[in-house]
Amino acid sequence: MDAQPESQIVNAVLNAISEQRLRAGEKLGEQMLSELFNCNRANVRRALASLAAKQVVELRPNRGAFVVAPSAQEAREIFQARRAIERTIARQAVARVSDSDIAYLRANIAAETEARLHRDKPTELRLSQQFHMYLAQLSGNRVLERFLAELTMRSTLILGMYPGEGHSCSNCDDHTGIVDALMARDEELLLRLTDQHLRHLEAGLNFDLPPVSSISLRDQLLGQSK
Amino acid sequence: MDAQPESQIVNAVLNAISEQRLRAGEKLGEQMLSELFNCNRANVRRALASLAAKQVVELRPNRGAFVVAPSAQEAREIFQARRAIERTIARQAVARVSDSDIAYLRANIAAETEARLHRDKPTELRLSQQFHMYLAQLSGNRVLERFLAELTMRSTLILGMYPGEGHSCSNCDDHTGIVDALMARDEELLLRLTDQHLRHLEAGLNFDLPPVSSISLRDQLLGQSK
DNA sequence: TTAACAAATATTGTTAACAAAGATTGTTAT
DNA sequence: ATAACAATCTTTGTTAACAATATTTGTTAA
Repeated sequence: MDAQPESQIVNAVLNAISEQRLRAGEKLGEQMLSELFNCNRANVRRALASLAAKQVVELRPNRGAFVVAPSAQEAREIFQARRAIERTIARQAVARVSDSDIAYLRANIAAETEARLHRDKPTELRLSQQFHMYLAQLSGNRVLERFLAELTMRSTLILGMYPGEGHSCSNCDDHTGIVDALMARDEELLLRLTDQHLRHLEAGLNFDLPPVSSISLRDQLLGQSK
Repeated sequence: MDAQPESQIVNAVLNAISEQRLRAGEKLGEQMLSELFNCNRANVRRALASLAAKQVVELRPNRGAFVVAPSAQEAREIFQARRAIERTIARQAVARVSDSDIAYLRANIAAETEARLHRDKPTELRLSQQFHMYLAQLSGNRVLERFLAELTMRSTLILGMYPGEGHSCSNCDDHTGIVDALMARDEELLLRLTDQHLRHLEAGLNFDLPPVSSISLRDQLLGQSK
């Protein structure tokens, strides 16, 4: 295992965000992290700086580190960037995809469907992100892969901040269509479906009303406020 | 002015790379930087971490910080990413460009032409980068703008590592064509020219032979080895 | 009871000293 | 003269103490 405290912290935070255990706006105190990972503050600060560079946390001077809370405008920019990047990723992927890749992707979709049936939102979110990142790996372009990693991470935060109705239902269907197009090597269709899928996600967001109160504490103290 | 030592160092390094005063592979020692900017090493290390996050320097454990030296493969990935991103930027820009923007861009091209006549390579490189970054700002998408800043910075390093014949001659012509298309609001033409321009740049690279020796020292000791 | 102020507490930022690792230089033996 | 080894020096990494800044808590007066 990687015992380096810095990457340990970074990975833990990224995983927590992927599964929405960490929400937008939450504070990441230095002492808390240094105690949690048994390391000194220097390591914690490096980790937080690294996360800040990935645009996942925001460093406010003399205040500390907070999970970023993208505005509606930023959210639109992020999805526009995703369309630009995933378009090129798709074009590369369709030229490189193998049968085993198709099998992996179908298994991923099945697992996500399963998770949705079990109301296991964290797993569902993680698998959906993995679907996109697998295609990014498949593209063979590490630069685009890194960019997309940043964007999917923030997309998850956005989904948590502006939750619309169940876009998750259409998610697996979209993914299925994408894999079908990949298998058929139909580039034109693939690009159209990829673009559409991202627009679906964005359209499902609800930017009205919820100005992000301290939801987590409320829930923890008062139980599920369904 | 921004007296924060950290951003001061970051900007100084980025500017130096933009004008090829700093070349790929060069070492950035902590003591040297802390003396140069009159600050303690903690600030230097934050700055280096920040530059590493921008993929502009590489942090080798127990060795220090070095300006990155992209491989041929990475260079191709970087230009592919640029095509993906600048395509979307161009589409946004054509919808938002104003007359004063056109004027600015034409002035930029004139200045770059002037710099080339004066054999002022640093200025030429900086202006060419500014041209692309101005369009990025024009797009109104800060995410894409940040991504492109990273890519143009590394592109400059790549141009210094794999210098082909004078692609610079075609550079201003390409830019002129792009501005003309912008002014005419001809999106289709604009996208074609933008893509072509980036392919020109990439095609002008020479990946053979020069395995990057310590050129700077040679030149300094033996004079210009023309 | 609420609002404003003050004290106490906790958190972040800075600094310097020390430890560890790497690079360089000098020496010696073949 | 060259190669291997050893000592020295330089550079990076870690740690802890201290200073500066926010936040919280408590008190008092309206």
